[in-house]
Amino acid sequence: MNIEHKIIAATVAAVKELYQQDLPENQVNLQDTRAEFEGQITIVVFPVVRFSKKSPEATATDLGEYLVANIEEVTAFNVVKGFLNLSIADAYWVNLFNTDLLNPSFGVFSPNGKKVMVEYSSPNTNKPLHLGHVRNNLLGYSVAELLKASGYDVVKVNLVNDRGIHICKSMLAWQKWGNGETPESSLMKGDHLVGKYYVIFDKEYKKEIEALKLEGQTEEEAKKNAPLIKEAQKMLQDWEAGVPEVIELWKTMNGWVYDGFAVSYKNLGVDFDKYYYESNTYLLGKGTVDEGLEKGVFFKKPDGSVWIDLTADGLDQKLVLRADGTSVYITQDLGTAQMKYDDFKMDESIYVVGNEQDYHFKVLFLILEKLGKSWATGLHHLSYGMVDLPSGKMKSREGTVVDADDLVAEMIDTAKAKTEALGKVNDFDEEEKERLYYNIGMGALKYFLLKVEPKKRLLFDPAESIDFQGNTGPFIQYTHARIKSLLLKAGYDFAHAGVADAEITATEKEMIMLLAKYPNEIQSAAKTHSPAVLANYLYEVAKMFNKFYHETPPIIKEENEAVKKHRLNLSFVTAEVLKRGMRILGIAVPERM
RNA sequence: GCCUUGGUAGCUCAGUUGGAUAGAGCAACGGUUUUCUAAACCGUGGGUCAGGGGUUCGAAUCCCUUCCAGGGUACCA
Repeated sequence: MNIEHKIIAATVAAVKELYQQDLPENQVNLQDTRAEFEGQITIVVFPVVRFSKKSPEATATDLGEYLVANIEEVTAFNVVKGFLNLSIADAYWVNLFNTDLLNPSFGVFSPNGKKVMVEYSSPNTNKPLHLGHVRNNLLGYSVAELLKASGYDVVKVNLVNDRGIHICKSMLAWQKWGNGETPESSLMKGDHLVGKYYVIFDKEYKKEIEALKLEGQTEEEAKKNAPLIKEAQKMLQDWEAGVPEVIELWKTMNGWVYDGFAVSYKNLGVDFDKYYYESNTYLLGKGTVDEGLEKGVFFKKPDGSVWIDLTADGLDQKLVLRADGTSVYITQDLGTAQMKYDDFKMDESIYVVGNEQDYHFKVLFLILEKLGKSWATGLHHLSYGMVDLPSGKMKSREGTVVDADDLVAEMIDTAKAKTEALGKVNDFDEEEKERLYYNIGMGALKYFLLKVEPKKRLLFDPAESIDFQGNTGPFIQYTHARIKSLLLKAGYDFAHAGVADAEITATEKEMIMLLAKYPNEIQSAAKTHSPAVLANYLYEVAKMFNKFYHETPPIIKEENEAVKKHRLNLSFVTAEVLKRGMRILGIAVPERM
């Protein structure tokens, strides 16, 4: 039984004995003692006052005396207003460290027997990835790793939006103005090449609209009547009809895009267990619509369109099938959800999708629930905020986007420049240097994006480079490297280190307490689908270590063997926590930097 | 209009499910290196937690309301 449980149980017993009252366990409110007071664990006694019928101070004193008398580890207490601060024996913390934290399985969770699917990335194949996609990819990857770490069996999937009018726009523009250009001939990455034609389409389309407006059409009419859009729509119909030339072009251009994405994904360090393609799934869902009609969940309007009425749930009426029998977005998603469940029978499923689709997913999940799908309750939308620039929203068609590949390259360059300026790794060979620059640059980028709570919008200023100091990825990486250097110089070997029964300092005690929280941090980050929780925790750990490192005399020269061994063990565990935690964020920590 | 999410230091963000005097980083200023990596450490200044009201021993946190910003709003995805 850990000390927190002992304190809770003893407090309940104390209230029984002292006041003859039954105190519910959840009324025992524990928190870390603030640094300015003596002690490590604090009981907030206000909730107990109702039972003691005494002042907060008197109640706290009663409890303090009882706990010191009845719990061996509680050595002293002090009362500040309604707060009872308890001092826990150093021996307890040393023992906790030696038995729990030094155990190789510390913070490792055994399988919980549950399977979860994480769908993320889900790009369109008409343009390259930008910073918004980067946030999605890093979030999805990290949440998947987080769930793995907390015991889930995880399936990562990518639902690629590879069809539709927007794809046809790129295709059409290439056909008209491409002159047979290919990634090879242009030396452009395939996704960028296709994106270029998407932009060209938009430009030409806008010209046509302007021309039609000069002829007296309204904006709306012009948008509908422009020859280009009509051609694109025709192309989409041809695609659906399976016209060979269109299919051929589609395959070719999508192939270029996939080659490009593969490079971007590799740079971002993300991967998938399975890809779904909308070209295979866009017709799904009609069976589900029939099912809904049979069950009376959906209804048909006179024109033949199919709807669901969600007004009783505070939402609107929602179209699920057009009058002409064709699908809308939600039709596909209903069908795809069913297919994914049939494929994997997962207990939970997480959709990593921007908050612009909050309403869509609310509706989707509600419909599946109403259809009586037992698995519907396991569906979650991990909604994240948009990445904005100081100028506002990023818009692909207007070219105000931060390109993912460019950004990665810039980050690596910056890492290189900063590392070279410090001159600590001049003995590395080229390959080691490249790897280090990559790890540091990506560490900075990933941490920057992941430390922010997913649901909050994120501001990125291209003019201001991402920091490498303070609350950043490189700071944590540096702390890890620093520890590794120390351990190396000390000739430390965990396998033969053994435990040490040593006196500990106040900072060491704080570190043990902080490190001991690691398993809880993993669980709560996983539960809330928030890598930010973990990121901020790892920063605390790194900061604490640097404080410890700085205020402690050189450990290698420490003459008291037990103290030395303990400090090296403490450093080792810190490095392990940083390494494993960062790994979950998708960030590698170097041995040297 | 309606629904929804945000608003915390000059800037970027935390805030442990309602607890003590609201914390970090960056930027600014000052200090620390003959000692294990200074991408570090220590210190100073900086706050109407958007405004107002309420709930209670106690509110950045819960409720109501106003303002500001983002997103959505029935046949785009």
